Amino acid sequence: MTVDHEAPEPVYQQVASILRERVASGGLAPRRPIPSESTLMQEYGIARETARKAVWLPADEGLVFTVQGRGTYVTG
Amino acid sequence: MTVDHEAPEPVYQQVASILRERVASGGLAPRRPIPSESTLMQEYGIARETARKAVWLPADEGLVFTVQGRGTYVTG
DNA sequence: TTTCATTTGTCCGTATGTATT
DNA sequence: AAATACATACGGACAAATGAA
Repeated sequence: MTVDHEAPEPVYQQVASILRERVASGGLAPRRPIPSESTLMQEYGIARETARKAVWLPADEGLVFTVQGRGTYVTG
Repeated sequence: MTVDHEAPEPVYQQVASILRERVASGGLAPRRPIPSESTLMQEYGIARETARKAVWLPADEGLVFTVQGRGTYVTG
């Protein structure tokens, strides 16, 4: 899964969808960390702000939760 | 307190006034942080640019002060 | 205990595009 | 034309929390 910077859908929404799928498919398992912001930046070639926004959406949905200094985890 | 996008007064001035009141009322206490830019954006449904302008005004008045990397605080 | 790397939190400056007034 | 405002996106810096060395 990659990102299309030319697509009408914002990049952070595209990445958010990818994260949702990675959780749904079990690629990212409950109680396990999702990729860090730095990793997301590298994996998808995006800025940190974009990576953070991409995580906010699944977080608002209760799919993941964030702990400062540790990371973001899939809700168990 | 909410924002009226139809009002003649610019939104950033409205939010600035709200912040002044939250300080005056003690809702935002001395030496305590005010909401972050992101939080203001969410709380009032405004853009970052607008949130930052809204903070400038109370800052210029000496009501709050900003520390990069930490946040903006009510003057003690 | 101190130090260090990692990660998230926040702020700063800038830029492009759109829309409204 | 200019100011206001939104949305998106980039890059950088400093701060705070965590955990490991």
